[in-house]
Amino acid sequence: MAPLSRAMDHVDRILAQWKQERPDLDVEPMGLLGRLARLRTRLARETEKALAAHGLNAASFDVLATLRRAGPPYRLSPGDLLATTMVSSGTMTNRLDQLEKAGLIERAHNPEDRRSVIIALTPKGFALVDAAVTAHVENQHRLLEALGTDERAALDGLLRRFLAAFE
Amino acid sequence: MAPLSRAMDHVDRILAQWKQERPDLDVEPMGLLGRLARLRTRLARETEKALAAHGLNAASFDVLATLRRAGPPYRLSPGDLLATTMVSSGTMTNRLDQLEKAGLIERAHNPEDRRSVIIALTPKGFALVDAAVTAHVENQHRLLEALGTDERAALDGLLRRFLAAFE
DNA sequence: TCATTTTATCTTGACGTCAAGACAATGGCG
DNA sequence: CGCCATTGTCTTGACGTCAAGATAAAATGA
Repeated sequence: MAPLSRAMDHVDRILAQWKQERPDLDVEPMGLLGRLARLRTRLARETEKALAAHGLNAASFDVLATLRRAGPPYRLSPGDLLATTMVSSGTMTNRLDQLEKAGLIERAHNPEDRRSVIIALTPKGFALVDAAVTAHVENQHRLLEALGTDERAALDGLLRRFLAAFE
Repeated sequence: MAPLSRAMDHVDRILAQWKQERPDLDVEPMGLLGRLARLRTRLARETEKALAAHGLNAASFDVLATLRRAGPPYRLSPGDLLATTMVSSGTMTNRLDQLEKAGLIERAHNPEDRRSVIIALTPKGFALVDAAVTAHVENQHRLLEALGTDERAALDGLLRRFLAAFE
């Protein structure tokens, strides 16, 4: 049952319905997993909003940010980018096409391996991602305001343990 | 810095890169939010796999499950369904079209309001969602095996508090 | 009553994503 | 040396989603 000291939330109502309709099921895990999914949707939408102010979406930002934080000379292969972004190769090609059209990255041949391509941040891309990440991090601070310092540390630790089971 | 007692994970490496390249930024929140997003992606993919065994995806399951747990007579309007599923009206229309084609729901006119439609679970839809939810909940138990009872309770509590800030 | 606003649903067009496979270059190995 | 498996990237076709707007019915209120 939901803790008495807290108000019933949207997920609690779902659980209560299942308990009524399917009392044979132990739906306890659904609470945690449902809140995680819902929260992630909310947070993703807030993030998209913050990045849109810089003309970016989360997909484009992810690529530019990966190149930026890799450090000089701000060049990686599509394969390198794939390894850190959890998307398919087709998705990455599509993202790179857009960024190239926008003049934020350039594709160059890799002289050491003709199958491979080198993705390089342009000066324009560098300036944009540097401004965007500043705003993005500020927005992330805002999103976490609801939690206290101890809560953030506890939550981060639990998420870390949970995530470790999958990576 | 990352706790000494734990191995560096994917997100830690991203944070370390930012600290090197943009020491002016306080990227602490990025750790928690990054793990939440990554975890959610992993969990969503596992969930899709479990539901695929019943010929459903998470989108279809959400609709059928909402109708099922609402209790007899297993009928709701598209508007009711919208209120619990965090998708746009166009998305809901699309989901209902598919489910109707598959014979899992039926659309009926609402005699009390001709603008409105009544979505009803068919016997076939009822049987399918009842089997699917059993497997789905089993799968959710499996996904949470990585955490102990106390950890689950602590994580759920923190997610609840965090989510409350947005709903 | 009748014009106006609101409500409920659907339509349209654009995106971002994925899985599967195509293609070309490379590396191993007999 | 030459065949074959592997690697790196891109292409294709299908989905699921959204925002914006279209439609039609119902509620409001002058």
